[in-house]
Amino acid sequence: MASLTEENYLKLIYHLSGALREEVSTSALAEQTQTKAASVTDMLKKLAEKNLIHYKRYQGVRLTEEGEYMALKVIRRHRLWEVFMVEKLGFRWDEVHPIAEELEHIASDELINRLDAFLNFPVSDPHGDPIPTASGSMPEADYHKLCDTSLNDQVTVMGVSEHASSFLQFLSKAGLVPGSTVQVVEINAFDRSMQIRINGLEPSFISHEVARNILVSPES
Amino acid sequence: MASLTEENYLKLIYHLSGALREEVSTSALAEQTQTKAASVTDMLKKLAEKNLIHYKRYQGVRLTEEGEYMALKVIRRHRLWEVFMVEKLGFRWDEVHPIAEELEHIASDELINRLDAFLNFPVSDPHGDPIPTASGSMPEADYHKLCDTSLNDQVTVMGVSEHASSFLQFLSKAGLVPGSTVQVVEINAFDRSMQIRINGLEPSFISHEVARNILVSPES
DNA sequence: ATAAAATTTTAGACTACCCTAAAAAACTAT
DNA sequence: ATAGTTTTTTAGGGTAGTCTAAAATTTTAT
Ligand SMILES: [Mn+2]
Ligand SMILES: [Mn+2]
Ligand SMILES: [Mn+2]
Ligand SMILES: [Mn+2]
Repeated sequence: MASLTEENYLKLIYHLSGALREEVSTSALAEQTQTKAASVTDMLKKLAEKNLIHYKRYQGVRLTEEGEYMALKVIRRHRLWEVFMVEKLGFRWDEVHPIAEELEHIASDELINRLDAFLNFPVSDPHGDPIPTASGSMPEADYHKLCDTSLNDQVTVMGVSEHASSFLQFLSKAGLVPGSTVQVVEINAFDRSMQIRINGLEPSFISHEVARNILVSPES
Repeated sequence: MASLTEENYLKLIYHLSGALREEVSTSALAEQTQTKAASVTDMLKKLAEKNLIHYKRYQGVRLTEEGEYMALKVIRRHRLWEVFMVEKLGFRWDEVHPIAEELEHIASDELINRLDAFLNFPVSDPHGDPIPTASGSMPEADYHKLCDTSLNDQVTVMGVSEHASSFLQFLSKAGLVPGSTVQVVEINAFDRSMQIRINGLEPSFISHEVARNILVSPES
C-alpha cells in the first residue's frame, strides 16, 4: 500500500511529533530525510491525498489514525528485527540499526508475527525502546533520565535516548547497558556530572550529556 | 551498487541461461518480468553499461563474471532466508518464496553470513536447491528426475524442479518431500505414470508430469 | 504596524523504470 | 532469393521521487 519512501516519512513524522503528537514542520522533515523542503512538500501532498496525514499548507503535519497505525507497524518491524539480530545472530547493539532500516520495509504480517513468537514476544528492543503490538499500540514506558536521579538512589538501566553507535559503544565499554544497576554516588553542581557505581563496582565518572541520554527505572 | 530491479534482472538472466550458460532473449526476460520487450531493452543497456552483462543488440545476453557473482549473491540470500523461515519460523515450504523475493534484496554481507552460521551452514534450501557459497560459487548437485528412475530402484527425494505452491502442497500431502524414500513399483508405458512406494508404505500413483518435477538421488 | 528574515510552496526539470507505437533487424517459408 | 512473420530496438512519453530557483506566506524585529 505505502511505498518504502512513504513508510519512512510516516515513521519520521511519528518520531518527530513526540509524545504530545505535536505538528511537524516541513523543514524538520527535510533535515532528517536528507532532502530539500520542496521535495518534502511534494510528499506531504501525496500522503495527505492518501489520508495518512492531516496537512494544511504552511501549517505543519500530524498523522491521521491510519497514518499512525502504519508508522507503528514499521517501528514494530524495525525493533523486532533488531532484537533478532542481537539475540539470535550475535550482533552488538550498536551495529543493528542500519540493517533494520532496510528490514523494516518487508511487508508480510505473517513473517513479522512468526518472528515475534520466535523471539518470545519481546516488549522492548536492544536499546530499551518499546515494541508496538501487532494491533498497533505503543506500550508507554515511564522511564526517567539518569541525570534526574537523586543522590544515593539506586536505579536500573532500561534504555537510551541517543542511538549513535559511538555513544552505544562507549556505554558497552562502561558497562552501562540495559539491566545494569546504578547508584548515584556524587553529583557535581557546577556541571551536573556524576560519580556512579555500576553493578556495585568502583565508582566511575560520567558527564551530564551522558547521564541525560540514559533511561532508568527505580530499583524494584 | 545494483538496484532492486537490477538485482532481479541479474537473477533472472542467471536462471534463464541454464546450466550451459546460454544466451537469454529479450522476449524471455519480458515474459518473466511481466514487462514489455522495450523496457527490457532499456534495462539491458544499463546493465551492459555497468559491465554486468555481455550485450550486443539483437543477440541476446549473458552475464559477465561480475554479473554472475551478483546474481549468485541474490540467490544465496533468497535461499538462506527460505531455510530460516521454514526451519526457525515454522513456515511451510510452499509459503516462503514470495517473502524471500523481498528479503533477498537486503544487502548486508554481515547479516547474511551470520544468518548462514545461525542456520548451521545449510547446503540446500527447503526445495532442495543448492545454496551458493559466500565466495560466489554454486554447488552443483547431480540429481536426476524421478521419472527417469528404473523399475524397482530405490531413491531418496532431494528436491523439486517446479516451485508452484499448489504442486508443493500436493507433494506434502503425498509425503513426497526431501528425505523421503521412494521405490518404483510399476511404470505404465502408455502415459509414463508410475506406482511408487513412499517410505515403505502402500503404493501410490503419480503422473509423469509429477515424476518429472521431483529430483532424486540413488539410495546411499 | 511595517519591514526584514525565515519558512514553505510552486514552477520547471532530472533520473529510474515503465509504457505504446513505429522502425529495424533477424528468422522462416516458399 | 524474396516475401512475410517474428523479434528487437528506437522514439516519444508517463509516474515517483528528487532537485534548484522563484514566489508566496508566516514569523520576527523594530
Ligand atoms: Mn533502530
Ligand atoms: Mn526505512
Ligand atoms: Mn524461492
Ligand atoms: Mn527480487
